[in-house]
Amino acid sequence: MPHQMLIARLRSVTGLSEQDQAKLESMPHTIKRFAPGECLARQGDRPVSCAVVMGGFLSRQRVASDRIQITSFYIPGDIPDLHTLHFPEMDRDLRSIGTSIIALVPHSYLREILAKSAALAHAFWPETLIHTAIYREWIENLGSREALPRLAHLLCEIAARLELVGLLNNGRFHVPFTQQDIADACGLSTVHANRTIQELRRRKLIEWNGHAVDLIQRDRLELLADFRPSYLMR
Amino acid sequence: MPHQMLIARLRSVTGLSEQDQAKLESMPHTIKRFAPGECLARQGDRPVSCAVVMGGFLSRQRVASDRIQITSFYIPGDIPDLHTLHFPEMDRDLRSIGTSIIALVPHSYLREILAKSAALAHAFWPETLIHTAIYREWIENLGSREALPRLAHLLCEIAARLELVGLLNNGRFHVPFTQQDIADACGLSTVHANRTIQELRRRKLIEWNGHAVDLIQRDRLELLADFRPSYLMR
DNA sequence: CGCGCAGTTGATCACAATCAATTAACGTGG
DNA sequence: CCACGTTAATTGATTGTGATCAACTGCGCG
Repeated sequence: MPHQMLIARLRSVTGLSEQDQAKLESMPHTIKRFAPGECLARQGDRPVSCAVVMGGFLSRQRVASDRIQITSFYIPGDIPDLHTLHFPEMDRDLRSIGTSIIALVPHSYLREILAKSAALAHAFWPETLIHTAIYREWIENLGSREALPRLAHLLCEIAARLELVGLLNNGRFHVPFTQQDIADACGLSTVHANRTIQELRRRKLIEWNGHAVDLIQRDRLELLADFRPSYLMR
Repeated sequence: MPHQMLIARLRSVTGLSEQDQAKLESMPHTIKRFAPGECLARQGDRPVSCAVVMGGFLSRQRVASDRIQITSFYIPGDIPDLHTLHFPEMDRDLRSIGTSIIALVPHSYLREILAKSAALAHAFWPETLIHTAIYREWIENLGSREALPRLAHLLCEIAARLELVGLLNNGRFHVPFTQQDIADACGLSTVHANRTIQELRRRKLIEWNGHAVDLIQRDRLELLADFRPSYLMR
């Protein structure tokens, strides 16, 4: 059984029969480990299975001439390529940030159980809708906030998402990100991302040593970022 | 029967029974007209029906203190609030740009037919996935392109989407947008959006008089914008 | 021990925001 | 039919955020 939080989310949808629930529990899958920077899939690939993040972080990204733009991060419990069930081709690279543990579930199995049960289709659909809502927030973040609140918003979002899968400890969490990754997600240069992080530190809103981030004044950080987490829940 | 292109898209999904197809054709709906600037739904609303755009344009947007950020445009054939079937609350305002004609289809009906047929669920799911792909492109657009290619990309996207529903005439199309709307979508000031449009005109890539836009050198515009339309198709 | 990468810092430059006017287009009412 | 108000588009001047270029530091690792 892939990630338990994912299973719990899927099961929480009403209308699932005992059978459906059993199909979720007994989902066939193979576990695979990916090295830092390794690509699970590249733009143009047509994966034959969906990836469930069990541990670690992934990014969806594209190399645009000189810059890299990251369009999303994926954390444990996410299925970054669920849409390939309908649109087989990956539009962007899917890369492991740091080491990650991935459960691969064959398309064939998912297609089969989804075709047989409308309730299961209703359970999986929201998994893509959540990320749609996140994309909308990113558009707002990139289009309307300047560097400081923009970076703050990203941190708040990651913390909130980690919290939902139990990976946040009192405002503290671990990320494999480099400042380059943060810059690529926020559409900033590394230099400016660095300065912005320093400004957050200077204001005593966060601590960030190595791969450990601590939101020491989470409420004030969320205020600065104009962050409201409701979009992450259903 | 709401928008014919939408119906055609939905019907093109394999595995639909005669019954399913009939349910699509005979979808109950009421037609409503919205005035320029009027809101179909506001942030926090819980609509009881889904809106199918029959004519005109909508924007999803949010007033952020001083600025407005538009996160998406909707054109005929789109269902901007299909996700409210799963997440009942609107996260942003849905506004009519110019006058628009909307078909409202009750949630209750959609829920009923989707609950009974897994195939229908598979037909509607991609309607949200297309917009997810569009969001990803917007993130890249806002995060990694500067004003000129950014605005060009938006124009290319709108043209390509209109083309898919037969509303593009030899590179020419009609939009009710003001330059303010374009600016709000691109994360630019009106002044700079204006200058950027003028630069596109100066380079003889577009003509834009009143509400009529003409991509007189579409290929060169797409080159400038680094636009590839594959993300709009399935 | 040295190489390389991540992070930090400083100096300079450019794109785009802001502020401030001006012009054009369009309705409406006198 | 013209005066007026309103909204959209245009232009110029100035300011500032964030990019770029260029060292330099500290640390982990082979």
